Amino acid sequence: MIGNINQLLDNAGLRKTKGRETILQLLHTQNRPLSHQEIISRKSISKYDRVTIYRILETLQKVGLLHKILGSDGVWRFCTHKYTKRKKCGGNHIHFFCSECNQMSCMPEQSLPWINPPKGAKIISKQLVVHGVCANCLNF
Amino acid sequence: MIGNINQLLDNAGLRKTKGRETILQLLHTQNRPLSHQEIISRKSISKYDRVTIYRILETLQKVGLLHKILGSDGVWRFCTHKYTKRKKCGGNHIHFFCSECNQMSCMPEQSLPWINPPKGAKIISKQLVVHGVCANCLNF
DNA sequence: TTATAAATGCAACTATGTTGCGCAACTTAG
DNA sequence: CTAAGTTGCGCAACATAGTTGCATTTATAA
Repeated sequence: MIGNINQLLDNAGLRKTKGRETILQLLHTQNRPLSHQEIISRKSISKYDRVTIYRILETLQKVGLLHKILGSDGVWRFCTHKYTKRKKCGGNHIHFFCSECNQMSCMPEQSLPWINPPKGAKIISKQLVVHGVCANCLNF
Repeated sequence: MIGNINQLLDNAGLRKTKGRETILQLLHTQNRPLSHQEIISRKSISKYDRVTIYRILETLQKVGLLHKILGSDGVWRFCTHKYTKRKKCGGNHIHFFCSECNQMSCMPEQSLPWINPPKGAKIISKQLVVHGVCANCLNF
């Protein structure tokens, strides 16, 4: 797995550092978008500087190894693209945000609708965030 | 028009204050979602305290006179519901966010798709924000 | 192994938004 | 009309997410 992740960094033309590996590893196993806060509060990552984490997330996202989604609390969440052949994920799906536990999850079955751009405008990306209360929180 | 707006406040059970009237008036004439910053930089509003504006926006939104949308910059935008009989708007449409001029606009023709909620979850609201570059900014 | 380019750590800063509290203004009961 | 209660406003302080500049360290290529 780590080998796999190192290869990802390599393919992206990025240096392999412990921080990047750990973050990619974490996000990959979590399989849901995590905020900077959620990431840095992990034991394996808390030793790194805040700024370093921000920069790692930005870097990984720029080369396409992560995608990011804005929660209804105004905080960005980061999620790995799946990179197996079977399950490829460009982040191009709907996300659910629970305002009780502040956790975001993916709804990969439902993809985003086609959007007719405003006249003369160029569309770069689109985000559909569904805000509500997750099953866990509904049952306390 | 002002009469109309006063009536709105009245119907909502809110006191009629100059600040609320002015903000409602502004948002109504703009017809696109404005950020706190865009609102307070208007001459007619800049005399009010930051916090007062935040509170007015929150209040108006709670009673349903405004709806709010999060831009791709993490900043909330506020927009009046249309209240004429002909054009009613619950904010239930797609929004476009230009990352050049940071302006948000409504795409009222296109409504949000039906979403199948995650198992056991309760959906409260949904926001589809399309991020790109508007016609104006594309032509410099 | 060493030079260099990139990554990290640290401090300071910016911006959005919130909270607490005193005062002012409006509303309503008498 | 006045007093009392409620609501809104202004100010100061705070909280949190995210950014920038610069010195130091580390990964990589020669």
